[in-house]
Amino acid sequence: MTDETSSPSQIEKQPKDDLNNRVFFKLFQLGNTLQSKSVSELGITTVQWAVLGALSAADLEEGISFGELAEYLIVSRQNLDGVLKRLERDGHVVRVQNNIDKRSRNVMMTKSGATFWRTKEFQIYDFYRQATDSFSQDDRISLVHFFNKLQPDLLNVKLYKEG
Amino acid sequence: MTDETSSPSQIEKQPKDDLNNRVFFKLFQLGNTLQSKSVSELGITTVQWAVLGALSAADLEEGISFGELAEYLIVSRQNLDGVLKRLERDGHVVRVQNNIDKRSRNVMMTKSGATFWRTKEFQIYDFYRQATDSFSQDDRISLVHFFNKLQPDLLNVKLYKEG
DNA sequence: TATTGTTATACTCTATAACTATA
DNA sequence: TATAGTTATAGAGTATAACAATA
Repeated sequence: MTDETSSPSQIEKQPKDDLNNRVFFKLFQLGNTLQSKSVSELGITTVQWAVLGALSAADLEEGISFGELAEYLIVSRQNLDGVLKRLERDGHVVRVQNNIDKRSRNVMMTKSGATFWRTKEFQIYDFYRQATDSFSQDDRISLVHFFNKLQPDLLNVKLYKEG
Repeated sequence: MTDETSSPSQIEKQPKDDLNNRVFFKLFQLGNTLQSKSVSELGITTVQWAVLGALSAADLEEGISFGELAEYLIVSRQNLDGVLKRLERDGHVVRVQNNIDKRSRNVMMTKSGATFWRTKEFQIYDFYRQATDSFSQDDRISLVHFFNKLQPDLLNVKLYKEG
C-alpha cells in the first residue's frame, strides 16, 4: 500500500529551484498583468473573457452545459455560478434547462451577448498582437507547448501534509 | 504629432490570432491554477507568496521600501496596502518609518514571519518540482526567456479608445 | 446513493478616488 | 507642486459547506 501524496522532501535545495522560482514568479506577474490589462483595456475580467470566448466557440443555439464549462475553464461550480450571475445581470448569457437530464442546464450567449463579443473580438486580437509583438510564430507554438505541458502537472501538485 | 495609442485595427483576422488565443487562454488557466493550488497546498495566496519571497530575498534588517515592493510585484500601492495589512495581522511583516525620508516606510519580515517562510520554503521547492516535473533545465530557461519577453509588452498593451 | 447545480457565508483581492504628511 | 503612503468604498472573485432536485 503506497501513499498517493509525495514524501515531505525536506531535502536540500537543488540548482533547479532558483530557476523554478523565476518561472513561477514570472507566471504570477503575468497572471496579474493579464487580469488587470483585461479590465483596463477590454472592460471585462479574464474569467468573463474566458466564458464568453468558450460560448462563442460552442454551438450558439445549444450552448454548453454548466458542468462542462466549469471543467473546461477549471473553475469550481460554485464560483462559476457567481460569474454567470454577473454575466446574466449584464444580459450577456442565459441558462436554460436541459430537457433530457433535468438536473443539467445549458449556458449560452444571448443575442446582445453575441453582439457584445463581436465588438470585443477585434480588440482582443489587437490585444494579443501587441502583447506578443516580439514573438515569432515558432515562439508562439513553443509557448503553447510549454503551457500545455505545465498545466496538468501544476493541477496535480499535491504536497505531503501530516494528519 | 503621432498618436501614442494603436489604431483601431478593425482589420481582418490573421492566422496568428488563433494561436495567440490559445496562448492567452492557457495563460488564464495557468494563472488560476497557480492561485488555487497556492491556497490549497501552501495555505497562502500568490500575492502573499510573492511578498514574502521578495522580503526573504531582501536585506532582512533593512527590508524594502513600500514603493519599490509595489513596483517589483506590479501591484498598485492601494492594493499592496491591503495585502500588507493582512500579513501584518498574521504577524508575518511590519512596516517601519524611514528616518531619512519620513514619507517613506520600509517593509520587512518579522522573526515569526521569517520562521514561517522557512517552513514554507521546502514546500515551495517541492511544489515547483512537481509542477515542472516534465521540464528539462533547458525548458525552464526557455520558459523564463519567453516570460521575460512577454511581460513588458503585455504591460504596455494599450488599445485605441475613442473619446 | 451519486450527480448537477444552487445557496449561503466569509474572506481576499482589485479598481478608483480622495486624502494626509512630507519633500 | 510632486511624491509616498493611507483611507474609503464598491465590486469581483474565491474557498468551503450544506442543500434541493434529479438520476
